[in-house]
Amino acid sequence: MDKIKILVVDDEARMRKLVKDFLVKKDYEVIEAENGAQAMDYFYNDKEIALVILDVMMPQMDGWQVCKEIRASSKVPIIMLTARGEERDELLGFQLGVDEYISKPFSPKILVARVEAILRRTIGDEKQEKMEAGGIVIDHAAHIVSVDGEPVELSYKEYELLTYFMENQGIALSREKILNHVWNYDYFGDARTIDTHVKKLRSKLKEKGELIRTIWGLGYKFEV
Amino acid sequence: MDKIKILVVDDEARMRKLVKDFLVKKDYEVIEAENGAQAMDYFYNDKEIALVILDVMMPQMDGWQVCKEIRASSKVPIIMLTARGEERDELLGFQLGVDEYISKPFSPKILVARVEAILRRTIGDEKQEKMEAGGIVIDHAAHIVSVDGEPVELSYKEYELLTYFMENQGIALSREKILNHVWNYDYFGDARTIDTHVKKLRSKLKEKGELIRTIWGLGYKFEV
DNA sequence: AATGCTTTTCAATATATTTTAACCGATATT
DNA sequence: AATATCGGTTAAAATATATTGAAAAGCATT
Repeated sequence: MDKIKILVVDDEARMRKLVKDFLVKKDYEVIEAENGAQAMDYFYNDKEIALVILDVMMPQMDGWQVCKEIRASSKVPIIMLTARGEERDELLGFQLGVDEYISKPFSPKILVARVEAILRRTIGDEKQEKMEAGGIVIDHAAHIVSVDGEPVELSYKEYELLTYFMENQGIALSREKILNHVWNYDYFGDARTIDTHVKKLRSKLKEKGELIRTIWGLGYKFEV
Repeated sequence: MDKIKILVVDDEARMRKLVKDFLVKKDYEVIEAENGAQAMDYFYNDKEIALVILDVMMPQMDGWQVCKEIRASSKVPIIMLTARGEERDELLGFQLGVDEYISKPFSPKILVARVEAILRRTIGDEKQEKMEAGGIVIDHAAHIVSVDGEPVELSYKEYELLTYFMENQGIALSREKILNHVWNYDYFGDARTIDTHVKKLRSKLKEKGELIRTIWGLGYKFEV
């Protein structure tokens, strides 16, 4: 099993090193970024980041902004490093979906305890490398889908949609839920869009398309 | 819908009132306890407490101990009120499964923001995934109803109606009440509509349809 | 700018569900 | 026992929802 990756974003190299040292000792893999842009860069290129530790006070793009950008596309847990817990900041943070705060100066024990607490909460959400159900195989590493051994070409959205279905086997999914997960949270387009994608997906999956069931008045469900 | 219940445990009446006032303003129901024993008492007698706010510093049984006792039987979220964030305390707290800290003095905004953040995280876990009564099982996640193990196909309204019946076992439900809950509150259609749905539901449930009893001059009642 | 691809929107059609209305039988009241 | 009220049943009408195909919009590549 690979090490769990944690992204640390802080403009001060000293602080990054401090955090990194504690975490590395606990056998995490730490990726450093010294500003928001770099952080977003790492974040987009490495989908496997399990946790982000973010300094609030940074030049140019501050922690809130980075947080906001990350939240636009991901629910990865975020810990904020603050100099002094100001009321305004905390409130804003909770609205942005910050999971935890640590105020500087902090002790190594607190840092590690909080990181582990959060990871304990979110672990299990981790993606499997391969998924299989009813003859449909998704290989996330290779980004390939096959039905009964035959490879199937799917578009980006179709792939994401199928993944979401298979992650939630046997669970009834409303259109709203699907929109929120497969599309961005701020997407407010037509829910009928889903129908179209389901239709295409079904036709590409051939007979196996029937595994995507319609739940009248609610949405869809994937079931073997 | 009932209000969400929050248990506030603090030996100082002034502090309890302060917290209560803010929360009541936000439409929560607040239950006060002035010591650990009383808290546990309330806790055992009222299974519907959604969140506990706990002062660390209390005579006799301190917050940590109360926390420990609660954790022995429940995973209800706990917020700790601390005088000054000491390292030792925080670490201990995370091990005990404390969800959040608020250090005194705190602002109302922070209190409310954290309460709402936590409830947002944990709510939804609360609603029952499965319901059972007299051999009828409703699996809300899968949106499946089965009678004695045999799956039964229900339409949207039939499903809702059955859910409402099973949520209110043994309680006589007037047609008006059913209309208000299963249909929209502003729906003013024919009450015969219900009869029709009940009829279909009964026939689909086969012998178990008898569990939906007619109460002449009043409405219906679901009873095992 | 043109191309080819994916995604989204739209509108017509098909399908399923819900409601209504009419009738009949059951129950309570007088 | 007569009568008025209420509940059950049924089928047809009305409504809501899903599917489909095609067209439009968006996007990246050339």
